Amino acid sequence: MQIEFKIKLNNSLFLRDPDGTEIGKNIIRKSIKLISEIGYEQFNFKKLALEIPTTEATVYRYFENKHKLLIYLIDYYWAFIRYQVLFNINNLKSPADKIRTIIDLLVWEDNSVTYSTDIDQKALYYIAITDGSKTFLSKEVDNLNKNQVFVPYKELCELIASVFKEYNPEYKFSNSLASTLVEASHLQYFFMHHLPRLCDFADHKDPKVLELFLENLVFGALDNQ
Amino acid sequence: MQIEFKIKLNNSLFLRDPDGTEIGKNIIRKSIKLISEIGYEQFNFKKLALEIPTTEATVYRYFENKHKLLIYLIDYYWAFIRYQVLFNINNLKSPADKIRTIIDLLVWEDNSVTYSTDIDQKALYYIAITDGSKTFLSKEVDNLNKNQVFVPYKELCELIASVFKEYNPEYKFSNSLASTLVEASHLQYFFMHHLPRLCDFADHKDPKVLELFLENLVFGALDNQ
DNA sequence: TTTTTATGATAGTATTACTATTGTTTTAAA
DNA sequence: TTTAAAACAATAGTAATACTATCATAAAAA
Repeated sequence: MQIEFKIKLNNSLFLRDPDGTEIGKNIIRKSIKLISEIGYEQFNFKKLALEIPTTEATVYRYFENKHKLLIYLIDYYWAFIRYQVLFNINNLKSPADKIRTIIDLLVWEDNSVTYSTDIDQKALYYIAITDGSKTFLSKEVDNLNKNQVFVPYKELCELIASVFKEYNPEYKFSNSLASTLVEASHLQYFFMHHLPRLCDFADHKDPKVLELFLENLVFGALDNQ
Repeated sequence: MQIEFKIKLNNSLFLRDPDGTEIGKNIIRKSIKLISEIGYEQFNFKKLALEIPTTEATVYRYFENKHKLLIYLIDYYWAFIRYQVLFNINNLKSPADKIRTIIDLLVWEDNSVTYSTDIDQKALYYIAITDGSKTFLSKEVDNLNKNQVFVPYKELCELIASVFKEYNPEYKFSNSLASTLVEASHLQYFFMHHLPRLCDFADHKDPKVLELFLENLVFGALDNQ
């Protein structure tokens, strides 16, 4: 089955909508490729233009700077995950099953379903892990936030928090637990591959064990109060 | 009571030991001041030299680049927190009390004990929150890790994990729970002040409520298995 | 068919992230 | 006490980054 998937992102992120033109789509596609290959710090618009290929000036007509482009990619990522969550918990009755499904979707496995977007989902997942938090961890955060650029992330967390509330209406920290779950799913995956002493999954590097940890964490918190 | 506190950090982080000279100590002091004021991205060695005051060239004789300097600061921070944890859980019998003490030390409160180092502890805490994860979230991570630069962070997590093991020897994810706790303590504090919809502490911005969340999270996980 | 818009090609600027050199001061060893 | 070594200031310079500006051309819309 091929599912069409379109997201409209906050237009304060770009000068020209990259989704409207072929060259714009290439900026997105190739920036995902390049950032996942060389890392966000080494990435710049000159290298991107070379890769597309186009000119640096053209890239600057779409995005003010590489930070805005990164936020665009990460927003897309969160919106996409949220879509998958909505789609997959839709027909589930039990909140516990919904939670397990959410955790399964948050952690990449090589048999993960990919959709017919022209975007390299796995590369984008790696960027989200390594660079996602850089979108907001800066002095710019309050200004960016005024422009609503973190809405996709918030909406995903809200959705997850609402499932937590469904599971246990008495639980007082649904939002914090949701953002902690989302962040931990990324960070523990990163640790599993790069800083194994900070986690307990180094031996087999099995995402399923990471999921077990997260399930224990979430249900432990929700059942504890 | 005034407690003297000295830490020797990994010498692959610097070219000349900043702890050995007055100008070196100023590099540390003033970089903490500057980074906490203008943010890591806007910070550079030219501005730092101006602040000290010294020349840019002199700063480069101590640190290769600003990323290494950041790691130095963050390593110092983790070593310092670990020292505080060791000191404060030393005379506690109950593992549960130790855990509550650890969580209390991880979350900044304005009545937090500060030590007679010449370092602005609160400014360093803010840098650790906003920039701490930038030390390892890059393509450089594996090379840096080979040089042992993340040891202070690992040692803190190991210490915390050992307390978890003491509390519940059956628990399988002590390391992951430790790193998740440490990261969540920072991130939820950041959300409390900048992205309130991602947490549940926005109303009163009370660190004590954040501590409650973390305690529930940790004991929930540890009691669940 | 004319006008608008997007892109390519090119050039240029300010800032960043360094490296190199040389003379002077401070510190340490002889 | 003298001498040598190390540290620092002052200055200059380079390569890369992060943009901005201009103008010609091609494609699309009116």
